[in-house]
Amino acid sequence: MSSGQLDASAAARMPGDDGYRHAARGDTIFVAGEAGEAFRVRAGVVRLDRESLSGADFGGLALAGDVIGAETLMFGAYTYTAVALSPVVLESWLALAEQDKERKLMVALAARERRTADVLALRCGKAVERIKRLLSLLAGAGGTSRSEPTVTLPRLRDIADITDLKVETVSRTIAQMNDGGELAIEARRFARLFYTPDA
Amino acid sequence: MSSGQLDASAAARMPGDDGYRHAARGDTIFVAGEAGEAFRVRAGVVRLDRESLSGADFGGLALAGDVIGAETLMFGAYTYTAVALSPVVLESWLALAEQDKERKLMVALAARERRTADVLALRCGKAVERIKRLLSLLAGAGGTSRSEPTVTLPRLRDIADITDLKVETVSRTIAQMNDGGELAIEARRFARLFYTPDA
DNA sequence: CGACTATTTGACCCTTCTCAAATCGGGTGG
DNA sequence: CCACCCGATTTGAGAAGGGTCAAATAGTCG
Repeated sequence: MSSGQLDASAAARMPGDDGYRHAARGDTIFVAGEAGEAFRVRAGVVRLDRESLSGADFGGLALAGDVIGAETLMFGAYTYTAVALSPVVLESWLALAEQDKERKLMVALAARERRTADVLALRCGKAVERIKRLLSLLAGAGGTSRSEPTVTLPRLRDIADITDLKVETVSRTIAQMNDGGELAIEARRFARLFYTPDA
Repeated sequence: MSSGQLDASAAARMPGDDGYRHAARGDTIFVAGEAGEAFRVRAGVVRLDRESLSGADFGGLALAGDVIGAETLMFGAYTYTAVALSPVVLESWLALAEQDKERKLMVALAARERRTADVLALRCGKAVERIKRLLSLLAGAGGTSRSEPTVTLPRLRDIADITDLKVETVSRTIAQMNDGGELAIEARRFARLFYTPDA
């Protein structure tokens, strides 16, 4: 519906020079109902949404290493809609007749269980805690290096959907954290984190 | 730690006369860290917990048809602790050298993605909505028949953990629903639901 | 530049959390 | 069979944290 979706269809589907598919923050990677292949996330963060009566509601996150769109192998169509929350790099997963298929499926299954718990934890506790946990998660997966406490901030709207808070609350909370020195916003879309992952 | 765990070790490990393993409400099915096999839930509801520094926190639900403990195939040990929230019936899953392994793995993967979204929805919105959604989910999976709006109520503590509410709030909310005629509690542990699944 | 969308901020209300205590239920040891 | 213990459930009163509604600002894309 937004212009982002159209850009996405172009950007997300076109393999880059390196052979991987790239998607920018906000791009739609694939839409529920359409056919396509499964991907493995090499970098970035992807938001998965389940289409429901009243629009789409948040149904999970995929970080580096996770597999998305595996349902198409079963149903021939995506069950979820995937949107990039930060610059994303994707590679094909399980192209037909691949080696080690069973092992890959098991790895994907185990990863998804872990991720479920991660995402559930993002809806636990008070606003500050939820947002801290989310940013830590994003930093751990989306950062340039594992020790770099920097995050590409998703839109407040996305943060709100993921944590089940309201946009206004997210805005206020992040401002508070910024004032309190727990985090520093740079260039309006990047944040440097100054707290420990589990605090 | 409670007596339930010991009973569980006995009850959950011992295949019944029908060849399936049974676990009663409250029984621990398996514990994180120990070795064992994977199961498919035939009936009932299982709570999965991830062990963390401060005890265990809720990490997912498994309903009829779902697979639990698939991690042992990868890591040789359970990553989660599984507890029965209602009477549960389990069957072995993927015993070595089984047919159709790939397909089963795919089915399990797809099921888990769906379940992730289900569980996330249980932490959305106000107390009444969360509890309604949870009971509907349990009724759909744990009921004797799909049209039977009856649920075995988990302990308030479990409901609270799953929905991220406090026990007191759960107690008050259920009482309210009972008074309001949205639900009728029978025999202290069963509830008959009078609302539509998505309301 | 102009239309739109995203982000901030303020004021005020409502829901849920907290703390405290009383009850209820189940199971146990006499 | 009964008194007692301990965890589970209820209830109350008051405080906090978020949600709401309204509006002003700041970005973005044509």
